[in-house]
Amino acid sequence: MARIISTKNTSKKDVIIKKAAFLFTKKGFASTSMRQLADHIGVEASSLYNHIGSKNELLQTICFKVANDFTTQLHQIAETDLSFTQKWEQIIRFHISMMLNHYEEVFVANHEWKQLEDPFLSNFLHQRKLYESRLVEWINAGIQKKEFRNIDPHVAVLTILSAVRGLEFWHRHKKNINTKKLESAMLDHLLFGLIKK
Amino acid sequence: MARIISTKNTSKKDVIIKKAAFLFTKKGFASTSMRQLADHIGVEASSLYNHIGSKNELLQTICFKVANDFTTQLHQIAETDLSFTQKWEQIIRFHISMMLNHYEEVFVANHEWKQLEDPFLSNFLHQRKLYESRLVEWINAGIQKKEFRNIDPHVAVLTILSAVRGLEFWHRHKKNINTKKLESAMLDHLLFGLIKK
DNA sequence: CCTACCGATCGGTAGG
DNA sequence: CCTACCGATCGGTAGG
Repeated sequence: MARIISTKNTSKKDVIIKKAAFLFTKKGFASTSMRQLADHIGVEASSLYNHIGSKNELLQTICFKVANDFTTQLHQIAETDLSFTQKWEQIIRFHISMMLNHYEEVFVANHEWKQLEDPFLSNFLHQRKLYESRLVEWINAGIQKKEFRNIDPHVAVLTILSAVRGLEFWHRHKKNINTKKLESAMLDHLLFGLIKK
Repeated sequence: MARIISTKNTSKKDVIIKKAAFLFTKKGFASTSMRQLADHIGVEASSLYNHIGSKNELLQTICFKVANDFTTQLHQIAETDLSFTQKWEQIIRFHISMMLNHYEEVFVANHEWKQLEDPFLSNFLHQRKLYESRLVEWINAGIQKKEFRNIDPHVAVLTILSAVRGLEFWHRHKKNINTKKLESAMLDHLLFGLIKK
């Protein structure tokens, strides 16, 4: 008789997806069963199928929601006439805030996308590749404008994206560090390095 | 009648572990069945149990081999009288070379340790925590000796370790970049940053 | 090393 | 929303 609690802004499907992201983060997609998911929500496993199509659909929904958020933000920043240093600062800050405010969904998109099935897998990888290509262009443009040091653009993108992704460990450690301070500290390291001049 | 091929330096167990690391990297631990593993090796699933104890034991072996390699190297570098800049350079280079030369094992240790069961899970996390604490000390000491800028040491360790971990994407993209060049480029970014002075 | 097999659990459906 | 159930697959064992 238990019912999934939904509100005006949060459908029952949303509740299921949110809980799924939590469990997929904690135990992994493959190791999370629909029965466990149902238990955490308070219904029987079969009841979930009134709101969702399949277990795989849950993963697809999470992965593409995250991917679209990043793509949208990239395009918004690209349209501005900010310097490339400023564009990079904006996108790094966005990555950090996504990591801190939508931790579970981002974690699932980062770690469990492999479990997607075609055509979703191909689409996801394609979208990510386009995203990274655009970021490489931003590095190249910044080098040409003499904003950046003359570094390898692919390595730079890789280094920055990976560093920001590492915030998932931070989240796990549950350090109650000031968010703004963390953003500034990481940005500072990535832009200015470790070594004293 | 098929038999696992072993040599003087590579036991049958080693062959199984190597193939397991490959499959765990490609599909994840939970999504890899013992039957798939046996197929890739060329025997029946039940035959594997003549050489190994369980599926979980495979994961434990891989995770702790990697953890021990890193811990050993850390202690060796710690014993030298190198400057902290040089110590950091050494450990970053070691991380990069582990990533490039033992990709699959490192990947499994980085991504699938969650599937370990206690007491292995606790041990693994404890070992990792000690490792990171030592690295934080290296940053603090470098700041005191005026080698490093006055940055947040935890953020610095997180940033560096995460960036290096990102090399797994590089490996996946199969770019045939010069290894030494890649090492230098990433080291350069982490030590000196992006921005031109 | 294989054949034969076990109990447990999986994602999902039928029907109400 | 639940009960009852399906076929498939899982990790692992017995016995040779």
